[in-house]
Amino acid sequence: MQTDVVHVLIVDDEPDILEFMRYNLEKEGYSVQVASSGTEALKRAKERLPDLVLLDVMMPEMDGIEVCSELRANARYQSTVIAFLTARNEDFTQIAGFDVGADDYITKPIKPRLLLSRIKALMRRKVEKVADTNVRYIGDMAIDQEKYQLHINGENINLARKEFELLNLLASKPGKVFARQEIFNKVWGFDVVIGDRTIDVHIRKLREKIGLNAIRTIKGIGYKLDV
Amino acid sequence: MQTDVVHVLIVDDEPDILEFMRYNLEKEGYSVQVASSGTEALKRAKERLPDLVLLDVMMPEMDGIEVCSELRANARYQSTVIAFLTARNEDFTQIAGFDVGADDYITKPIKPRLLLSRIKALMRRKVEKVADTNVRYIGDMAIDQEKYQLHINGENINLARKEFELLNLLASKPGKVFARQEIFNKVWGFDVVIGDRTIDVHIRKLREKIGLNAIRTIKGIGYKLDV
DNA sequence: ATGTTTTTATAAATTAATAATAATTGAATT
DNA sequence: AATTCAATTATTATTAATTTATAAAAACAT
Repeated sequence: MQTDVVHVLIVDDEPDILEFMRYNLEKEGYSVQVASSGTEALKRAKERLPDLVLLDVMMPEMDGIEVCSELRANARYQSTVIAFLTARNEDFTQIAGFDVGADDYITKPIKPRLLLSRIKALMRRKVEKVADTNVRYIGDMAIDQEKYQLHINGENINLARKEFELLNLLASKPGKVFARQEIFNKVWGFDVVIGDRTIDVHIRKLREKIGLNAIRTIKGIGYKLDV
Repeated sequence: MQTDVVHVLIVDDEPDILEFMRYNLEKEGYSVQVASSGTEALKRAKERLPDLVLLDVMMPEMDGIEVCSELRANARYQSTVIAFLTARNEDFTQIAGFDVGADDYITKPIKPRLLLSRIKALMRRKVEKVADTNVRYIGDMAIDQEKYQLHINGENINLARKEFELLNLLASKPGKVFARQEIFNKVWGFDVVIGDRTIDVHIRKLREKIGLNAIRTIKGIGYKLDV
């Protein structure tokens, strides 16, 4: 959460439910966005990063499960809490829901007080989760400095140590051009003597793993991470 | 309990009872999952860790006793409360039930008010139980920091002290990569001087005891517990 | 005396650096 | 504009260096 306001995105194809929930949440001080279809949900989520997504399972066109896995595939929404809304009896969907990375699930009909306490619990959990990780999000990359992992679109990519350090340096200020000299100093250290092509080779390996366009060459100066 | 919401799993082969209980529990704010057979119960429990399992004894195929011992064999459900549902007269099962690790047992026909107060009592007990033990659950491992014991799938595994401390450190943040230096400092202490291969050897012994894939090597950095 | 911990030596695996060649870029010149 | 050319970067294969795994034995402790 960037600010104190919790952003909730509610997705349901029934306008009544949307309004009902919006009313109840806004009354409690939540910032609410609504979407009445899966595609709209993805658009809204892109516009503004939600802290919590309340997601109806049954929707025409693109159902909740799909929306959830789309979101989960993108590193940007890794720390977003996703809860499904589901009618009491469709419990076969429960399996699919958790498979796909849902955090909780709330059965309709929804009772306001229950919903609110549930949301509070979820947000507490989120704060804990976020507080003790150390992750950089750049575009659709997530660089976990603690787990030494790179995560792109739901895929885990392994980097060797120097590769990781190099990427992490570039990611420390996306868009900034890092001069070769600076890269030498910060990744290798002042005293280490390595040849002139060494950085190029590491850059090449990174590009191999994370895509050609992520790192841009600034000729005569160095490299930068494209924002 | 990760959140404030208590997760209850109800297992019974009679749909009426299932619905009746679900209704009564959800009304009180419990999060309810249902299963109509033993195998389904295990599946549901895997999906989401229940705080409480209400388990019918008499079921076709796999009966409640079996389900209970399956659950109890797995460290993950060690702190889950299991209560049997049983018709008044089949009291021979009582013995088997407690043998197999049940915490309580509730006779049918079930009266809602009684059921709810019983559940509250059980949850209180659970909180106490969890509060005064110091056990870490990771995957299907249970690391008892008090008894210096490791428990995997119903089996007790003996670890030497250094092995235990090493595993316990890794388990303090599953997924995090612990640098060798950090391991040295935290398991051996700043001043102790030991050779470079010592950690490797302990890691090897741990892998021997808890399986090869539990601990992952991150070359150039250290080790982590796979999540 | 038995289990635990550390060391040693060697093998295996992974990562990093280099060197040689190719490709690209951007300015200078036509 | 098009061409040339020198400087810079990309690429690939190869070699070197580093790091970890393993087994066995020695040292330590209970």
